Amino acid sequence: MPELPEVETYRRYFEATSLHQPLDFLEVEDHKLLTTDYATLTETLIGQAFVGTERVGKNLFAFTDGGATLHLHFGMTGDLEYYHSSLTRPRHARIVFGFRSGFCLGFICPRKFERIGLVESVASYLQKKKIAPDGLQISLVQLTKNLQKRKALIKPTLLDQSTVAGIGNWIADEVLFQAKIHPEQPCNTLTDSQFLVLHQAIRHVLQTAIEHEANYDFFPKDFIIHAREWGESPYSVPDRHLDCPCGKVRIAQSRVGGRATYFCPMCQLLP
DNA sequence: CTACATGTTCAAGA
DNA sequence: TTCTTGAACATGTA
Repeated sequence: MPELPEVETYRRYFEATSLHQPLDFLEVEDHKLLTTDYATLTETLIGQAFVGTERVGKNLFAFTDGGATLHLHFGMTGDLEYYHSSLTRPRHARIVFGFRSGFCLGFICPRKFERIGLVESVASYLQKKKIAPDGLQISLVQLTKNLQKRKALIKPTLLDQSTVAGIGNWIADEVLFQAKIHPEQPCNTLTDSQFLVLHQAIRHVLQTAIEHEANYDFFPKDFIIHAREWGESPYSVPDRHLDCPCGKVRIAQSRVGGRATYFCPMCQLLP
């Protein structure tokens, strides 16, 4: 799940559950999930409380009252689950933050692609990883600048976190569908009006997804995400995943940049 | 058993 | 340097 809207939903969940409680213990099932060694992590965090969060793209940062900054990345399937220690630990909660209150925050890592570790600061992390401005923050000018200099195809470039942060595979398809741009159009052939529409589509898709707490089933029915075979859509009919909302043609499936890609061959034309 | 998956990173070759 | 492709990571699900 974790693209920008999911991570924003996790961030709000983290803020609502896990602030201002001193950390009592930290359990880590697999040290490969850590980007800071376990000893340093526990020495730093035990006894401290989280006091705030920040999100940039798919990256979540949590700040402690001791001045530490914890970075969390959810990989492909990460999640958070807050629960009382008297209950059984959630499935795949491979890292557990135990608070003195008796409650725990589980970092759910089904596939072990998730990562947690201390960073010096948000700014230094972003710089080191070359993370571009967040999809909800980036200006039209900055987005245009980052895209115009590239000759690669638009879809893989949108997935590149140094172009704009937070866009993953389904959002890239949704944004391009809303903007009526073919996923294989080269970036440097986009017109100014396409950049404008693209910028608006990014905001629209991200804001809509966040409003629905990234619950795909309730996205507007003109979203192409319903073509993906995920979950049940309330708008679905038996062959929902094949029809474009334009009603004229079936959604095409292909591979672009090595990733599964859904688009409408009528609405999204190459120039 | 096989194929595929929402992400990132690295290697190799064009 | 830039871009593309493919593999790797580890596991769950269809």
